[in-house]
Amino acid sequence: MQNIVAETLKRSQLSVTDSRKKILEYFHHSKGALAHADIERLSGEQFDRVTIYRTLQTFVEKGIIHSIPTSDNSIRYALCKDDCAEGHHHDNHIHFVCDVCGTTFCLDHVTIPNVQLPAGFKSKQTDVIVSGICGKCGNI
Amino acid sequence: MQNIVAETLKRSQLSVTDSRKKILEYFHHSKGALAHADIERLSGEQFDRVTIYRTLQTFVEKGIIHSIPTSDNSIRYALCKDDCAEGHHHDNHIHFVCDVCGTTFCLDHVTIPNVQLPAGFKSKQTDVIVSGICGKCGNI
DNA sequence: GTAACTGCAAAATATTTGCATCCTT
DNA sequence: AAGGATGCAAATATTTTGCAGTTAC
Repeated sequence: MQNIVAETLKRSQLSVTDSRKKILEYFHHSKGALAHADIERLSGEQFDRVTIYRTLQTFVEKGIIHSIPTSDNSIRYALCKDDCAEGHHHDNHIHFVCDVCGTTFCLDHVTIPNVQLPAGFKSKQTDVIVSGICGKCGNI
Repeated sequence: MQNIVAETLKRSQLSVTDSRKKILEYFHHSKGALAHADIERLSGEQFDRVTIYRTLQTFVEKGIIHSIPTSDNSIRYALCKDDCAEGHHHDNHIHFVCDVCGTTFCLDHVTIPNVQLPAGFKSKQTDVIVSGICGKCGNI
């Protein structure tokens, strides 16, 4: 894990620091997407609030993570797939938000349906957010 | 317009007040979705910030408008269609955000493609946010 | 007249910025 | 050693809450 994380940082020409390693590890360990508050909680106040803001921003800029739009307006982030280059996200995958446990999943293996747009509209990116009940919560 | 607006408010059992009428009119007049800041600008500081927050919240609760998740994390709102009941939104339509002019459109006439979810996942609502270039900005 | 709504003040929360210090390379 | 990253302080911005006065019904 240490290696993957350090590798990722180096590939993006970022200094390998404690906070960046830890925060990136959280994303690798988490099955769902993380919000700023989640990281604060996970790190146990280990890092400054500001450092978390700046780290997340840097990661987004470098294409390591991407932000997920959610209807409840909390910003969540998740790891990008390998084909995300700096400034060019190709995260046309589907996000599923569970109404019960609040977990946000990236459904990488679900393909995005093609959308028919009105004449003159050009699509660059498509985000699909499905909300409902996830596999775990449905079995309780 | 006055009538439509007042009718809508009455149907939702809300008092017909100046701020509610005006704010609801903005939505009817606007071709795109509106953010809190847009309404503040449109109203020219006519209403208190707090009133706008509360009005938007009330409208969402009553199913008059719905919030649109956007990747840039600004909360936008748009009118619900008639089949939205209190607490039950059926806004499975597509939102298009223009990267150039920033306008958010509700593409009512585009049907949402069906999404294949992993086993055990149950979908309640599907939001599709397409970003790109709208018809107007593409012709400049 | 009464319940609901608004505006003001202020609290709570979230985000950004500047700068001195520390750490990675 | 040098540039970048962090932490702290503080400035801004955003959202929420309480309450008194006002308005719709």
